[in-house]
Amino acid sequence: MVKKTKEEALETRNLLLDTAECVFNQKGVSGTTLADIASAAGVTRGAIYWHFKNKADLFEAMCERVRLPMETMIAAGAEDGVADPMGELRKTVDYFFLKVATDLHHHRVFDILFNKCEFVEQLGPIIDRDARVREAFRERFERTFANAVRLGQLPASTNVPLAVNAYLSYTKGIMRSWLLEPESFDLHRDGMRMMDGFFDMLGSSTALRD
Amino acid sequence: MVKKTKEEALETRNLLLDTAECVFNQKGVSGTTLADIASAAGVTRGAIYWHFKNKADLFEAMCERVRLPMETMIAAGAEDGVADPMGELRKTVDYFFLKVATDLHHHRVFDILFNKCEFVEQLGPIIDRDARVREAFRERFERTFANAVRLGQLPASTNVPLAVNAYLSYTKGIMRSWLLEPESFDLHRDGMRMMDGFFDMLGSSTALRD
DNA sequence: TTAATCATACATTCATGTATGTATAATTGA
DNA sequence: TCAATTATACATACATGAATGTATGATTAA
Repeated sequence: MVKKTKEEALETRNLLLDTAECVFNQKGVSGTTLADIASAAGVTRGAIYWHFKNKADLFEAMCERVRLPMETMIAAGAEDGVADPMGELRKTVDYFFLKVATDLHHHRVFDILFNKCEFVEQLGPIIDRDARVREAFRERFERTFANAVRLGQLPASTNVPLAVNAYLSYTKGIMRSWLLEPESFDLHRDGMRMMDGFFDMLGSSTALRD
Repeated sequence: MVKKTKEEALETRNLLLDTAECVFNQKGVSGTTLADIASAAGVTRGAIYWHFKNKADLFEAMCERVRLPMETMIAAGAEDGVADPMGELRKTVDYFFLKVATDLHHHRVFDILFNKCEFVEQLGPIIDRDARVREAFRERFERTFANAVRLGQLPASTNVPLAVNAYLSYTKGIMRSWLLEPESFDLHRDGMRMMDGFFDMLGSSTALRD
């Protein structure tokens, strides 16, 4: 075929990433071959091997497209959230739910990460990366919850680590439920109602206090 | 090799299922070959192909060993739970958490189902089965929540379908969090504290009411 | 002229499924 | 009861297809 201009090459790269999202979603990560993606994208495996080292590299690049905006959002929230920690926690889930519900890329990639790939050592760097991100999130939220306690937004006896675990479990649980059955409820509207119930609980129930 | 007696044959079958749990857990379902399982069990693929049709059949049998006790427990709870619906809901999670936290088979299999396998059409009957089970659970819990409202255990304006989604999302979220990081909290003790917070919330917060 | 952007062709590995072999438990018949 | 037969419970060997990675070719932007 003809040689493409740099812009066209970048287009095919994005096309490959878009196509990978769809095919991974349909057949699972380990269930799809590079030939599947290539044919679905209307190219050959040569194109894939030019832009990416292998399937793992392609998968990582696909994740990166949605991970970066997420992490920058988190980093941004950490700055201006000190005055209103609980408000920041609410904003964070709100952003996540809205993003996944409205942006197809986020929808597909999170669906893949939650339900269409196997979290085993084989993924290597993905797992490590994910573990580090989880740890960073946990630390970040621990500080936020601690700030909320300090500012009187939460009861002084709140068990912060437990509350963080509950917060993470609930948000991910809602996310995963919706990804498995998007028709069963509205992620943004109903999901935030659930989270508001959670935030109410932190103030009223003694279950997560020492 | 020698021909085994019927009992010995059943032992190797169970050995294969046990080994499959471990290997699937380490390398993921699609990442493990039947040769992996065979060598880990100290037999050859011939043994596997004698007891099971193929990998999917082995996987299904492995799931069945934990699914059956679960479903009978659910069915039993449906009988004597009509007098105290909320108590039944609590008992159900309590049983789940305790079982997964203490029984290695349940721990491994749920870990596989949650994190180490791809929920795509390829699994075929597993997916269908799971969808039917989910639907049955949802109906069951919808009735239970409705009973709780009728008996005055929950506010009359409670949005039952939303509450059910919240209940399912929370329990599964807690389960999954713990399976990913078993050291981060105690599934039974802390998990039930989280759920108690949830039950408190249903009575105090207006977030899940109409 | 060179190097980028793929398509094409080829070699290799690897998992699967099946066919066959084998030794013995289980069963049958007298 | 005891050989003779049969079916069981695997191990071994083989054929097949499929996915991967690489090497090479072709065309044209730079």
